[in-house]
Amino acid sequence: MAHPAEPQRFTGSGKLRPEEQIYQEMLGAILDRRLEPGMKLIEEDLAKTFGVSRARIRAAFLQLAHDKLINLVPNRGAFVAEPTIAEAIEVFSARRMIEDGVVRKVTAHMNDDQAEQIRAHLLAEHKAHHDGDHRAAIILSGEFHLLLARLANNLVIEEFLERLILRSSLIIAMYESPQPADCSHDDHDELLRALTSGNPDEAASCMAKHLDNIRDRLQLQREKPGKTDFASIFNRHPSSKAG
Amino acid sequence: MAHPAEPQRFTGSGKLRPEEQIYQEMLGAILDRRLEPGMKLIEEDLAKTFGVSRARIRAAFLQLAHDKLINLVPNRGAFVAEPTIAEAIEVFSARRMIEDGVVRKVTAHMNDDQAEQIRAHLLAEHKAHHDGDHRAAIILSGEFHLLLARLANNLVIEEFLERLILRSSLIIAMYESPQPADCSHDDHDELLRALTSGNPDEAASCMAKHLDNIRDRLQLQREKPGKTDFASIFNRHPSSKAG
DNA sequence: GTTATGCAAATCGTCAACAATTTTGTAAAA
DNA sequence: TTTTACAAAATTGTTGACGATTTGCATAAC
Repeated sequence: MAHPAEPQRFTGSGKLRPEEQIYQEMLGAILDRRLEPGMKLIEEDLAKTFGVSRARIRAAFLQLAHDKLINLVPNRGAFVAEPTIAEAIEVFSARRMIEDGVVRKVTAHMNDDQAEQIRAHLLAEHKAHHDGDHRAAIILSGEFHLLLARLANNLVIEEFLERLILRSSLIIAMYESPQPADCSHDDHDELLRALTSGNPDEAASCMAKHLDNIRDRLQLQREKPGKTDFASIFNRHPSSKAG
Repeated sequence: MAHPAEPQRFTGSGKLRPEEQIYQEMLGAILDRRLEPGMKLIEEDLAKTFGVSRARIRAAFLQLAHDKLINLVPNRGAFVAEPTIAEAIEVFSARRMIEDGVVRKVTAHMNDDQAEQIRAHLLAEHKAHHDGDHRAAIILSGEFHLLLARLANNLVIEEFLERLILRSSLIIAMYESPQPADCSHDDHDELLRALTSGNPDEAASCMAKHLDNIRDRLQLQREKPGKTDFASIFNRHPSSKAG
């Protein structure tokens, strides 16, 4: 029950393939930081762990690489992605662009049933927060945005935003401040108000502020040392010869 | 020289893998309609054609499926995608959303060098149109939008839009009107004017109109019968027994 | 004449072994 | 002591073969 609200993942024409299982497992491990950024993913070890052949692992790698959650280096192997600061900024900038359009569309077509769906989701978010279930709160927080995309009634946008939200989760896990300060759910409450106000401009600016909040709460001042913390090593051990 | 301006494709961390070759070949064939929508893609045949093993073909399939250019059906195989009307509409709707943000950003930060890049591209477009090179015109037309995305200076958006433009190309190839009426380059001229006007709203509405133009020029009235034209069969041959 | 059943061909799914590459470790030479 | 060269180990890349599933066809039953 580590993932109380794991989204169903589909590929292509909407079939749920057995290899999705492995994709999901690895996805969860990366997002939970059981697999740390920069960590090497050895095909054979994973194959033995999951009790499948390397070919299956390889296919899962291709998916994860496509979502930018791992890096594939020819003849070197697969590594858990270490999103840079620049990447993090671009992801949130992209989300601002996309979700601006999403909330405008949703606001324009909002009806009672949709508002109720959002309210129900917010209830779940508040519960997770109240229970102190940080992991669930992060997942539900992402799914809030995904719900909005779904209400915008455009599968293309929905799928793209899903990947972007996954990527955001990795970024957040990597750069989050020591103190949670997880006030996302408050932003989401305000967002609901704006969405039901019938004013697209207000909803859009509300979403923009929300995304900026998330980004600004991150510690994007300096690069985080990954598992291979070359940067910090280079800073602390300047070459005595070259210097 | 069938593809005068084929874009470089990268995956993951930016390496150009040999299997990209195969991806590109198949991509070109699909976009040129040498591979028709609905056509079955047999792994072994393709493997022999390209002189590689099935595993390589399989990896290329995964990529193409991710871009929604083919459909992967378990235990059945791979088929060239047959985008439905609903899908086509959603793709252009998504592009309206994304490119709205793109042109606003580009307009706000436009400088002389960027304007010059656009002008140079338009020159190439006009030349292709003047030479009657329809295929080149379509490719360049797509790359115009990609150039704008690049000028927006956001890799995330750029990559997403690239996929969306590829998908649009398939849709256009599938649903285009008999008479070319390829006045895209005129729209692009106007777009340049709007982009350099310094007025983001004007640029955005110009882009919206342009995308609507493309969509409206398509024949999206009824489903095209693909290779497997179930829809038309079901409409034309109602069961004499059940009736 | 139509429907049902079973067989054969084709194709996909999976795997385990082999080859190529990279990395690591060791030792010799400057 | 540092650098270089070489060998061994680990890991990825690739292939061909085997089993499972689906499809098409022929035959038989109704």
